[in-house]
Amino acid sequence: MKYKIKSRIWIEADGNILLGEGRVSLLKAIDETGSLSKAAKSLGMSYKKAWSLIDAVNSRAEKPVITTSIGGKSGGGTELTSYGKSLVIAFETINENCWKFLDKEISKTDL
Amino acid sequence: MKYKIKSRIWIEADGNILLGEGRVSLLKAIDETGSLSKAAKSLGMSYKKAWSLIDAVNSRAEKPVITTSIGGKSGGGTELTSYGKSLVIAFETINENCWKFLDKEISKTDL
DNA sequence: AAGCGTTATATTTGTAAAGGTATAACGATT
DNA sequence: AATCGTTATACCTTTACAAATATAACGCTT
Repeated sequence: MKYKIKSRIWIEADGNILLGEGRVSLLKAIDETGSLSKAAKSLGMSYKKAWSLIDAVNSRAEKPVITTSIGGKSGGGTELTSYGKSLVIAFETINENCWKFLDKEISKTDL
Repeated sequence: MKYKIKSRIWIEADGNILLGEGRVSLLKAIDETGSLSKAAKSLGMSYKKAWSLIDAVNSRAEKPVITTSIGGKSGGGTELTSYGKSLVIAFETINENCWKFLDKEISKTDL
């Protein structure tokens, strides 16, 4: 088999993208670092881009995905809500299942 | 369920994209019209873009996907080979199966 | 040999997306 | 009240991609 099959999935809410691979990895980085700026840095992404991605996610999700605080001892921070965590887990498991499914599908063909 | 799950699949050969949705619909239009320029026009796509897409497909596929002729009574033309047809069919059936699979997957969650 | 519609390709132009920079606000700590 | 690291947002620049334009070659047909 010379050919490989690839895929990208995403979740939409009212026609707008809610979650894709990039946003999920950003949410995961937020969960690990407790900060949007640190998360962005860890992914080599500008803070601005990270912020606009998170803004889109938060404005379209049914429930808050993150909580933010400004000021304070550490300057502030961003944390993933438990709802956000469940979104991340659902996305990643479906994504992995999709890959397996597609590999099976293409192995059925005679390409 | 407020959320919808979407996907795009594509087939790669040695890390390069061989076939995606856009290329498949172009191949189908070629099969219907017998001409690359007519196919491009029917899809509202510039000839140049259509040609470069087809060029990429043809240079990466294991076997020729189209045959072209220049000059002649109708000016020339482009036709889909039977191998090209089998590629199109394989892609479309896998794509539809993928959509169904994903709908099932997301309905399992409690998002 | 002139004309036609097509394939094939280079060059330029225009536009939308991404990126960089700057700045304000915030609140605990010192 | 000055400092610090963070969130939040505006503005400008750059860059990558799409689109438009131009041109050549080809081979039936007339």
